[in-house]
Amino acid sequence: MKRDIKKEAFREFIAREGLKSTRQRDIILDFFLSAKRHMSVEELYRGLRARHPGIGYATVCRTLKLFAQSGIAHEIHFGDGQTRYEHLVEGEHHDHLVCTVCGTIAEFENKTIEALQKAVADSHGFIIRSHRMELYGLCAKCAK
Amino acid sequence: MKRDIKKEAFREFIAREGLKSTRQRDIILDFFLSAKRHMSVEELYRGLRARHPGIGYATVCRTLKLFAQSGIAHEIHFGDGQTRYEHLVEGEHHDHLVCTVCGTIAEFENKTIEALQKAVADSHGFIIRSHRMELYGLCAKCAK
DNA sequence: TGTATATTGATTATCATTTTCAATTAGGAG
DNA sequence: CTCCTAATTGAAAATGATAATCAATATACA
Repeated sequence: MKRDIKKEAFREFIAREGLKSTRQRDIILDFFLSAKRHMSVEELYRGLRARHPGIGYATVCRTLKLFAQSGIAHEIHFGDGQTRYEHLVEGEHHDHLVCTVCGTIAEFENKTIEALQKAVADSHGFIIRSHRMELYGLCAKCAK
Repeated sequence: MKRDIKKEAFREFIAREGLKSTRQRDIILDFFLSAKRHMSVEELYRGLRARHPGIGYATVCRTLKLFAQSGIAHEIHFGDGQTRYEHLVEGEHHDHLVCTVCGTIAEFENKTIEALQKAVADSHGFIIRSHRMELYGLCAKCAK
């Protein structure tokens, strides 16, 4: 199960970096992996507080940063001043369709576009390390 | 000349919205249009202060927002916590190659990718209003 | 079990903007 | 040209999200 693979990956990261496994990190990781894909720090914090009132905002921020460092999650910024985190599925990359009306975020992947990005980069002598692509507009529901 | 077209467009916007034309707005617009394409608020402010010490940071921020509203400029966020503005060339869209080492930003445009984006959106029943695409990595210089 | 070190939560700081507000300025009416 | 009202300005304070600080606490290895 993917969830366990990520837990394992994070455990390895913790060990590799000489960090410690803590109750809070376990709780946050569990909640993060069971929640919807794109969560802002604020949403995560609120959700966690419901069951675990003792957890501090700073700890949530720090732990999410660790998830990103460990490779099991990814930071995303949609330009609204909120940092969001999404859990990554092993080496897979996807892009986003962001509805500007209801805020819904859909994902997509397109190998042809990625090949073209590579071609564009090559023509500039540029080496791609990562990319982001977001299409903003109206989702099917809001377009009606 | 493009610069004058934008000045004219901003003048019209000012009139249409019942706003006023001021010395500061003229100075900021001139500097903005003559500066390089992607400027952070901070860079703009510093550059302006060199010649016009009286201009306040708040005024620069406010005026740049007006440029964006009027359509002659566009806000961009690269996820580093700095808002950047670029002047738009009439309806033209372009994407960015961002060097994560030296910070250089190159532009590109690719009609094929845009057509594919449209196709992806269509398949989701999504209507695109705008998009952003950024490729992060090493520019030709830094890759050596 | 002891102990050095990482982690935590609360609080404070930071950083880039935004807002506030009194003083100033623009620009239409007269 | 002069008044007058509303928009604008600059300085300072406020905001909002995240990051750093620090004393208290928890973890993991010897």
